Amino acid sequence: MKIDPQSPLPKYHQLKEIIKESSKKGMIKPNERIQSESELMTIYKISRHTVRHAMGDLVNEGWLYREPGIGTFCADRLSRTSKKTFIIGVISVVVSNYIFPSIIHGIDNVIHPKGYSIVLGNANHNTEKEAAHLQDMINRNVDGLIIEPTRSALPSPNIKYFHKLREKGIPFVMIDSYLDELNPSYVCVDDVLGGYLAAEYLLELGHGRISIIYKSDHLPSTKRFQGYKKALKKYKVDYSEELVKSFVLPEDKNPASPLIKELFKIKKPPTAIFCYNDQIALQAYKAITKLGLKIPHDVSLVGFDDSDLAILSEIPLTTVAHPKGKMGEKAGKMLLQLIESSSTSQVQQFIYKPQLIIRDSCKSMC
Amino acid sequence: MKIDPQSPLPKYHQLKEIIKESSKKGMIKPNERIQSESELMTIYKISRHTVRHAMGDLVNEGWLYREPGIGTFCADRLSRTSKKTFIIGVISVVVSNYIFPSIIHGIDNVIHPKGYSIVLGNANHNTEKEAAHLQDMINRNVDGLIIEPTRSALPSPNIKYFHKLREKGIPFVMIDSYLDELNPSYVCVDDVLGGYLAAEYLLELGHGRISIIYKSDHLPSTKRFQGYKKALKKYKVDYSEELVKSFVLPEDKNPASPLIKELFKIKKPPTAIFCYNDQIALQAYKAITKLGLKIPHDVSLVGFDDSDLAILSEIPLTTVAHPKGKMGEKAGKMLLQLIESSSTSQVQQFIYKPQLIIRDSCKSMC
DNA sequence: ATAAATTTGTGCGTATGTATC
DNA sequence: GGATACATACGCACAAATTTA
Repeated sequence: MKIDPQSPLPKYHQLKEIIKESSKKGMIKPNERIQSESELMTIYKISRHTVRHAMGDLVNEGWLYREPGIGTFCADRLSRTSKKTFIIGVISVVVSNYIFPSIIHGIDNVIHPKGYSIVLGNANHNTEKEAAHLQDMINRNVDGLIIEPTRSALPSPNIKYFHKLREKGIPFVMIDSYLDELNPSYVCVDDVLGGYLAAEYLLELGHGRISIIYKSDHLPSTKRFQGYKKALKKYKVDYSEELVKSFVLPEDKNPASPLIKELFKIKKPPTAIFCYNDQIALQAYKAITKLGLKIPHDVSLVGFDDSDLAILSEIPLTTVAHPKGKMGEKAGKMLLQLIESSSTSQVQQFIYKPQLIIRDSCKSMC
Repeated sequence: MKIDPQSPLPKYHQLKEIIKESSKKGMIKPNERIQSESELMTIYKISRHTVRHAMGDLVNEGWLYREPGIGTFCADRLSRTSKKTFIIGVISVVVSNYIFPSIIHGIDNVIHPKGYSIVLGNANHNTEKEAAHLQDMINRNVDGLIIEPTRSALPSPNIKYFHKLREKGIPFVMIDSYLDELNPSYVCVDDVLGGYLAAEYLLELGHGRISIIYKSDHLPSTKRFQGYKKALKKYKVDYSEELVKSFVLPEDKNPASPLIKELFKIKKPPTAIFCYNDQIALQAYKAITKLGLKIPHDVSLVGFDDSDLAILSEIPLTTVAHPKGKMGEKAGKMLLQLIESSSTSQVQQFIYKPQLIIRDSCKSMC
């Protein structure tokens, strides 16, 4: 292993990783002396200052200890593991959202038996609040973090906090959505496929004018939109801008209602609508019935997530299954593995294949 | 204060002490910017490197944090000034319940600005799990606890944990429900009144056979039942056992469906049904429509809580308002007061007066 | 026992990069 | 773009602790 001066990672950081790796892999054992500062200087062709920076950090993080006049030694594992707080941070966009409580439930199911507890952070659609919670989690020395990133379809202003987490060796798992540039561990649904399945189903039923309502700052939502476009292309149905509606408002402000009104003002209104989640689908449902139209007779409707809402509505909603609790459990398990392996570099990614759940909100046009 | 080059203590060590002292004495406050590195260089006539050495140590020890391009700041909490953990435990019956997420949201709104975070515990309708979480919260040294007690209508096997909390001086607030024998601080709804209002409304509409579905191990639910009986008595309507249905299953198992079937098998079925919450009301709604009956034409329906479900359902549900988020905020404020006053004996109790919200799920019989 | 060599600790000077305002 | 503040990195010197010749 060598140090690359061209790497975006600072040299001292690279050296830290090299030492940590050789400690993890047992190449250097507890209380064994490692190379002296001057040896490391010549081996890696870096200055004494840089060597000391790296080693100083590792001493603070409990990987090494120094003895003046003698050398630097590998610390035993205990000094590291005993620093655990047994707290796992969970930051979500809206804790009171209809889906996230189930995810939290799933996470708790997995981590509580292992002695961990959840510290909750609620970003509330606000990247600044998200930043505050991230800093807070770092200050609290959480053992790991599960986060549903806020406004994931836009460039995140909070990237630096994730770098901080990595520097500190705090593993994190993104859930439901992820920031690609970080190449993080994550658990997600194949949203493109989900959107495709929903649109394909409507196309197979003979619908030619299929509308979509999605949230433009939400990555899964935009992926569902991609899937929708993919299906239209496959079935050679024209893509029409006027049938595509998006919003950025939080769901609890009922963004669907005005969009539905717009959709039914156009000359050839849609015969089917795909909503990126069930909450919006039910808002659409209400707005559509207010216009005097009936579901599925006049308009077919497909949601996403298979939430409780989908079953509780008057006409059970055709929707796409979301693993919810299972996804929480998976993220919890993944994080526990990352914590226990204490390897910062490891990346795990898991993508659920969604399934269409056919109920009664769609009609065949044939 | 100055740095003495003759001192046996290293300069960086002296600077650390100076900064720590001014932090302890409150001369620099949390999140306040301290002098820049170059300022400290000139003030104390030491090199940049020495300043960075001192400040780097203090960052590692949790006294300071740095923001590139902005400055170095005094860290809050995480230390020395007190033994506070700035963690508030929240234990609920079901975190994924439709109401509790809003309550958590409300709690978070109040406590997060004060630097506290929520550690979540999910009892999942299980008193043993509740016990495990209570012990866990005690072990974690939470600064306070907010709890929705599980199976609150039954004698609690977990009383001893609340005594432990009191012994340890950890204040707690019960929410939505409470264990009377403890004479605890709590925030609740006047459930008897709520049940009374719901039943009174149906009675005023001319209904003579009013059924109730409630959860028998849940204190608020049984109080709503009491209010129902009170109203019947007041209006001199006979109380009929066959119209009263209760269950203990968690709501997500759809306990309402079989009960509705039973209700409509009896000779004179009810013309109105009061369900102790909206979730059950919507399950009832579905079961009723499955029987070929229409709401409100054939059966009137009243729920409780005014959840999102009440508005999203096909026929907007008449229900009783529950403060939800506001209640969470109130409980948070109350707990913060108890923490700050650090008086164990103080008891605060707050009872919201519920209001009936009339929508379209009830019909007048007159 | 002493001196020399090694190793870590403290400290200064300088330069360049990057983030923020 | 310029000023400011922190981040990384190189070089040098000397001190203190320890080991070894």
